[in-house]
Amino acid sequence: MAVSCLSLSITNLTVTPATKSQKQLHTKKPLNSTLKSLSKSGKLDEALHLLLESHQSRTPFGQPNLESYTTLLHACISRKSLTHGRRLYLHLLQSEDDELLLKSPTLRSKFITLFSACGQLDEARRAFRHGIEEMDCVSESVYVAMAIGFSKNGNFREALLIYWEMLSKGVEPGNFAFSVALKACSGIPDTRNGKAVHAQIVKAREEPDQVVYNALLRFYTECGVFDEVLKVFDDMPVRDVATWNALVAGYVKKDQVFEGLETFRKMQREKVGFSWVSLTMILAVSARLTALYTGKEVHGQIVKSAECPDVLVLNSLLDMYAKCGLMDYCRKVFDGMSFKDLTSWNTLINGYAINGWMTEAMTAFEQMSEAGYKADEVTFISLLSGCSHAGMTNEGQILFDRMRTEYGIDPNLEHYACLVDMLGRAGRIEEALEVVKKMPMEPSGSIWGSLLNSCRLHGYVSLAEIIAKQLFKIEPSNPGNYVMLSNIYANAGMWDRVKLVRELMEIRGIKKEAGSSWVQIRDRVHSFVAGGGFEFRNSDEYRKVWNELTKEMEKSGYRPDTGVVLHDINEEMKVEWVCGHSERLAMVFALIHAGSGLPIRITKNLRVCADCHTWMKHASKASQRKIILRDTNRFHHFHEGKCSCNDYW
DNA sequence: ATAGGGTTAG
Repeated sequence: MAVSCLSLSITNLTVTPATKSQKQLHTKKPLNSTLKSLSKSGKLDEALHLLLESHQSRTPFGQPNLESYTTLLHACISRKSLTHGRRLYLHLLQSEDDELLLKSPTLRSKFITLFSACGQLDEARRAFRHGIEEMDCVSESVYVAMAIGFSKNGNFREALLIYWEMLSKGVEPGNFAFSVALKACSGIPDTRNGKAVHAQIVKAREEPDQVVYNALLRFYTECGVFDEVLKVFDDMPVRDVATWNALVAGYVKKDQVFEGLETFRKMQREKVGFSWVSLTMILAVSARLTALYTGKEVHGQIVKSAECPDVLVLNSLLDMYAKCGLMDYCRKVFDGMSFKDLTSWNTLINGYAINGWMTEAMTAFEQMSEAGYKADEVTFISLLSGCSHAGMTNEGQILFDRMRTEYGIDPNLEHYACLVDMLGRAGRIEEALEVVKKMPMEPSGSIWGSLLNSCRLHGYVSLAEIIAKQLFKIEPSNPGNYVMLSNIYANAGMWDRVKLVRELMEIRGIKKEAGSSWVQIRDRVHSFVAGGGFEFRNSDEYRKVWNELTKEMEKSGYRPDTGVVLHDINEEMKVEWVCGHSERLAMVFALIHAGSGLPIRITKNLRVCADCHTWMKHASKASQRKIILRDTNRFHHFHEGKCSCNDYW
């Protein structure tokens, strides 16, 4: 009803002479307020028409003025309507109102904003340059609009150039200019320029505001100068939630996730509060740490909140549950989301895939298309690597082809890596090598690494040597590669070669990264380093649980396989050594401290070794616990002496 | 609407 009334009024206005009702409209609603109400209801066609007609005096209204143009332009920006904006711009250029465009920085800025918001940087640039050379002074706002346009489109270098151009014209930068310049420096990142901007901020007449300070924090985080992050943070007169969030982000970026968590807790203690951004980051941290308890706490905060949570925080909630191995929770949250985006679907699918639930992953993939979302390269990486781990080679190959033909996605290096891994794991190494030969890019270290792993799985020793040669060329100092080769020799009983690899590592000064595992008990994450934790291992409670466990496990047939040990020590010491692997320490600790019967979630910084994998299977049976072990490579759900990976990892 | 934050893979 309301819609038809409005459109009627416009037709009447433009064609027929004024009637009684229009006179009323005229007196009550002059041009600009009519434009405003039309814009508000999204009737841009009619608003534009009215403005152009008024300009030709074909309406009872007067001539459009600056306000008329900005009103309409404002509507174009909010609806990202490029077509209406273009027509308005051309109209201004062609009419005598051209002057308006040159004189009004507001109008010029808004056109720049509109064009760049619609991704039309060339047009934005033209609007920016139009007549600029003849002008004595261009307002800061015009430069800022242009710089923001570039920066929003990821064109940080050009954004910085605009900033410097502004300075060279003698325009004094204010806080708006500072924040966009810093944003550009963070995006590149460009330490030198950013520091220069920092110096200008210090010298500026205007006091830096909250946004500038926070942008500084982000800039120093992005270029890895963490000392400055702390310094700026300490010197700030006022700290808001975004400030604290920036500090958390700084710690996370530095891989100091515990400090990130601690900072978040400090925010609560100091009554700073939190925002969706804070919760999003903490959920991501919880996902990394498999800190289910912390993640659930945050979930509680989300539920308690009066506001409707945004899609990003829910996406990271999905990921947290997925990374903790709780796919039914993940699914429940997903189904309850009133607004989903591509990332939501990708997170769900990836969750199923990393947990080894490929039937569910494929079903979700189908549902995704039905719901009108188009799978992207991330979706396919999850699906392909899931197929690879699940041994679904044929399905994976079909997916790889569908990705190109149905979805028009050119496979990137990661997709090829999945394909190579898939074929290699299935023992089809020749085909895998064929893919490596034919693919359009240089094979990466990870591709040779996955081929080497395939050789390990299938006991191809001589091929492994050839591949290792390639691999060591690309990644000469990655200890994992040497460990893998050594394991291949050990499995084949070639102990002299094992020794050779060990010596090679010594000569090249390569040390195996210390294995560490962690497990969360209530609100605390406990971490263990391989061969460490002596105090704990000497405690009575440890010995008691360890001995009981070992006795049970020996009954069910567990015998240590010491081939995984790289060190040159006697057999007894080797057994001792594998017993000190970090995931076992974490497991015993959890058995002592976690609530009885609860599943145990352990996360490890390396790939789990073959002996620990066997050990965990027996341990799950002996202790009657579900164990969810997440290593760098994938998830292992141990239950009743079996692993979800079917020993295929 | 001339400015700031965060999520998925590898």
